[in-house]
Amino acid sequence: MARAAGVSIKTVSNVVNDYPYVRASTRERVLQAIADLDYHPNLSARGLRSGKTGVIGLAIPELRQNYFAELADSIIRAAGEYDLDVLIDQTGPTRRGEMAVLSGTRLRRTDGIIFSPERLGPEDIPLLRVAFPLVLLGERIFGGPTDHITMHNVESARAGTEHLIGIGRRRIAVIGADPHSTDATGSASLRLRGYRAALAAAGLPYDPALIRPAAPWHRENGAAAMRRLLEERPDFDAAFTLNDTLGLGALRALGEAGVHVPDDVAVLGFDNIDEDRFSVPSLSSVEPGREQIAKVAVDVMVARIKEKGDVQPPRQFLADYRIVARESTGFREPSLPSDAIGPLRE
Amino acid sequence: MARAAGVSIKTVSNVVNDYPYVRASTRERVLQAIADLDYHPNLSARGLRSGKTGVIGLAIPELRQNYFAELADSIIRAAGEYDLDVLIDQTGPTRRGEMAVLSGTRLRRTDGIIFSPERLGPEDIPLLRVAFPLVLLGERIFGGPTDHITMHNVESARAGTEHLIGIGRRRIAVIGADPHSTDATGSASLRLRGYRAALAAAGLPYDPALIRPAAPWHRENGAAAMRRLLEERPDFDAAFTLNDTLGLGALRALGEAGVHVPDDVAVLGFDNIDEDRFSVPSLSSVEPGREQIAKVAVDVMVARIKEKGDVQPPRQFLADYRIVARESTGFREPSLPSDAIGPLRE
DNA sequence: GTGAAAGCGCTAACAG
DNA sequence: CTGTTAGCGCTTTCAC
Repeated sequence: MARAAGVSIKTVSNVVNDYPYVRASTRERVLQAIADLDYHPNLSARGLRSGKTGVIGLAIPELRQNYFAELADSIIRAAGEYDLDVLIDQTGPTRRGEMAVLSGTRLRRTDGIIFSPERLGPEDIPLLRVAFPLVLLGERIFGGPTDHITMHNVESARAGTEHLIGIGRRRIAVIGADPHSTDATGSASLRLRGYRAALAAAGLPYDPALIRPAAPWHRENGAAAMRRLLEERPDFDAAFTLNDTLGLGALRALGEAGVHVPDDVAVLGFDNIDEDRFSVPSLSSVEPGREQIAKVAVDVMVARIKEKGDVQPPRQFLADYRIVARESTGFREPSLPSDAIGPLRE
Repeated sequence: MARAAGVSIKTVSNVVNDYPYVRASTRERVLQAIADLDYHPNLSARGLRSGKTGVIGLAIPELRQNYFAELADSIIRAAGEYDLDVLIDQTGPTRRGEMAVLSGTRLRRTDGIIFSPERLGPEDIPLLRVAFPLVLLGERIFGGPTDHITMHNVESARAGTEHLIGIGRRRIAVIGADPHSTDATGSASLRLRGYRAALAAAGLPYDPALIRPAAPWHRENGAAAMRRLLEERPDFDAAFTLNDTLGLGALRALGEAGVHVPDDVAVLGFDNIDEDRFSVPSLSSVEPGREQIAKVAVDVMVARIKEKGDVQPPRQFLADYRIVARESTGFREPSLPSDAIGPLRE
């Protein structure tokens, strides 16, 4: 310990913690000793004393889904701004895995958890009353007791559908939603609602036979759904796949079937993952504001961690979205520069 | 604290730590109290006392490179078997970022670091003498003082090249290596060496003009390198891209140019990422044994963390590889089931 | 401005 | 088998 070594005693702590009332010369001396001895404060001890770990948890379904890898990347960068480390928990594709996050048995060494659930729904709101700061991502659970960062699912899906209508498509299939689902809050339902709104506004009929479930939203399921669609009802001229991996799988199936994209069938995805720009053809997509979401999630988390006794009411944020038109809907370049990211609306 | 609550005193610690000499009835009582009170040991306190954090660090260039996301996924799963959490540090594309890992200033709350460097080389061996358990992934640094899990870069690249030769290709381009590089230990150099060995064994000439650098190994750089190749020397019938993202970029460029894969040009990648199965055409690849690598890396790390005074000499492991033939080299199905993963050779 | 002392919750060493 | 005691290294009063 630098105490004896330097010269002074636990003024070290003051210096390390930027306590202002330390004489400049003393501070200087301590800093020098710290450097000389290559001293590093013991973080476990600090954690024990302060009750904080300096780590936030990120609970996502799976890192190998590109969207979540990109989200994790963004969250880690955002957390780094606050000198926070990020512990990643993969909940897997089950409700059980997601409930485990809320039980507090996982991700114990964290000051709070940023959680992107895929299975939990409004019926799980009681579970959200947890003893640690919890920031929810996505839109499965509205009106809960936690902070919540969400996307414009309905509006952006509507805009996406309008993009397809705008290039002359009239029979637009949807892959990734169950037309008979009773779930009203999942991303699938919300995006489907946006789709229907666009159809209605354009005076186009809604045909449930064009709506195809595919879960989880993996490439293989997008490919499988598209194959079935092609077999059963080849009379569609566009597909709105509710995420990009579904869309990439669908492109694959269309390619195998010799269907030309976008001439025969246009395809629009959702998430705007890196890969979209390099598929053949490149995949048009809805950019949901991932960078913003990550940044705001971390900001909100930090505020909650700092919070003393006076607990603020839960807040909700909505990220900006935009449509990125590429070859799969007949364009060559993104319609907007990819760094067009503004502040988040509350 | 459950002490007062239950009935007994710090027998709790014994119970929690599975100390064997506790009467069954006592243990039972304590366990009950723990459950009743929803007691959780304070991990910071335990960490302070034991000197361990229960967390391992994973330092990789970037999570949004699919290979590293999949690697992180595998490492997190493997670490979960030991109840270890994983903290991810993204070093970025710079030497500086990688050196920061070794300086010990990052990833401080961990018991050890699994590190996959991309920039460091043999000249950095002195830096590897660090005060914490360090397990190296990849092959940039041989003969260092740390445990090291590596791939059969030379052999697998040779086998991959032989695969291309086996389907009748004679002028095989390489994307991702600099023919004039003096680096002898990077993945690129090693894989290039395997390529040359295969050429030599088949009596084929080596043409440096077919070897194209592309760094970092991102899709856009694979696409750019392929475009240049097509402009400058269209007389090649195959491309061995030194990772899959380069390969996917190359497929994209070939598609744009109207070159048919595999009839005109066959393409082989490296890493066997999930995406390979869904590109159009699907991408043949070298499977480098990622699952094995992750599992062994964690096993070795755990052994190092447990190690007392008697330090074992550093160990080196080699993962198994295999060629997965898909459409880009004229096949339809993987040549081997993807779960054919054996034990790791030392 | 700086020093002394207490204690965060746990584990380990030692008695009993 | 179980209780007592002493720190792990830090932050935080509270004196001086």
